Amino acid sequence: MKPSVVTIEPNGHFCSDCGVRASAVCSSLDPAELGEFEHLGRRVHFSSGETVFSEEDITTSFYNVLEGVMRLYKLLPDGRRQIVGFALPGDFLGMNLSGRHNFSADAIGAVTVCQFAKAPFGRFVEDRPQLLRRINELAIRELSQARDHMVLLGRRSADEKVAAFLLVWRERQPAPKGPSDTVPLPMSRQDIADYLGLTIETVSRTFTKLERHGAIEIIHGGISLLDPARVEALAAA
Amino acid sequence: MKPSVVTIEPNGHFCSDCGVRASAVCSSLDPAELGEFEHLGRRVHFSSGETVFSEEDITTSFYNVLEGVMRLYKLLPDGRRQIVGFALPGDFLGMNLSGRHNFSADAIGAVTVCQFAKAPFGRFVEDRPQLLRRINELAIRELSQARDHMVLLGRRSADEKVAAFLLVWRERQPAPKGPSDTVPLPMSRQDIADYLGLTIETVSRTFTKLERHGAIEIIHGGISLLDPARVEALAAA
DNA sequence: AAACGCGATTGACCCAGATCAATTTTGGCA
DNA sequence: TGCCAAAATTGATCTGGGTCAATCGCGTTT
Repeated sequence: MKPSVVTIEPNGHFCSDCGVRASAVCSSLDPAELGEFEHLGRRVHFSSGETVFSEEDITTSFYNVLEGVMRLYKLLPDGRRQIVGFALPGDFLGMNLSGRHNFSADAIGAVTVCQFAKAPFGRFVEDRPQLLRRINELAIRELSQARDHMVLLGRRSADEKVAAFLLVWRERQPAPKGPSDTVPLPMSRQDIADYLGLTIETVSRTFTKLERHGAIEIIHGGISLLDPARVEALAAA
Repeated sequence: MKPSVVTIEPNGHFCSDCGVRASAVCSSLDPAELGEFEHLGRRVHFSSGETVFSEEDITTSFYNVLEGVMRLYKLLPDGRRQIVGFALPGDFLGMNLSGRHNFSADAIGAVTVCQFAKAPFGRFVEDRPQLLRRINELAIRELSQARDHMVLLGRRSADEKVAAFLLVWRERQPAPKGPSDTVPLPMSRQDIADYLGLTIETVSRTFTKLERHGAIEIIHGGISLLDPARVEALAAA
């Protein structure tokens, strides 16, 4: 799953009609600043399974996710993997203090990112405190999510983990028309297991059990919540 | 363990000779700014077991830890607890997006904090981007620690968790004279268990096992690393 | 349409760590 | 100094989820 071919579009795109304009870091910029900002980033496409950056790589760029889903993970020397999060459109990646990425990121399905070279981006932020504040907000949101996930990893049962995962994931989906009870799951069972601190077999068995009990239906590419209240009760427990 | 008596010192202290001056948020302020800053915070003492703030409380203050250790934790409805971190001098607490604390914090032993009312502090940060940058740095450091901890919670065995905990905790101690092999543990076994996602019995048994193997010695108020290399090997695994 | 490959599911069994239950040790405090 | 309560340790037993091993389902290739 190493990157093979990467498509770069030097320009031809405008921040003003970018899909994440309202939610990403750039939401802190006014139209005038946006014009300048536009020159800093370039759209880059990754196809399914490609690695955008790896843990321990020197950080040369920051990334703004525009389209698709990415898995963010850390590996132990013996190959055990923990997925520390999934990145969705609007998420901002690459901030660190060490000068190196502290996790790896790869594309789940096709992904488009807006890539910024570290130095010019740093200079741009320098005299734009609102942008810095926006970056800080995103970091604080991530931190809160990270703490929630620690509770899940350290103190919840397999059933609770899976149920909570479905609900959190549903919540993160852009609501097309009301809160849908269909939860698309673009990632593999292995990804879900590595996110929840379980094995693939336990994830599969838990889905099957929930389906037998009538709480969910396993559909192609996702899960349908037949009885959301039941799933919520399981997750809260 | 609810707060009973809290000692407040209206002033009589100066930022310039504060113990965390060099490492905390205030390290980003020059001497002139420090004079102003001094009026914003007040020193507050908490004694062992007192709660500084609780999850879901409306955030009215930020806190800069000056002395002592705090446990930061979240509770599930049924009482299960996950400690999401320990706060040491120099740590900054209270940032959030929701307006409410997203975890609880209480003192382990005597604690001194520098407390800032939210609004005045917010105004002060407003026109001081270096302070905002410093706050952001601390948040990013926390985030990195949180991700490391997710790996520990989701993918490491009990032995690895305990060994890694000892090493990380040793690393966080202020080195008085060279890296000491004595690790002070001011928190209870229950705290350690709730931090590592284990039970108190497993933590106790693991310590005993490490001691029998000659890797550590259990001493009053902490652990002595008799064979640090052995402990490191266990933690890396 | 047969053969392939790969992710997902299912079954049988096992074990690390939880649970339940005593002690033992420690730290105030009268 | 002795007493009490809380914390820590230790032992016996149990079990949720891991491990190992087929098998299934399904989209691709030829």
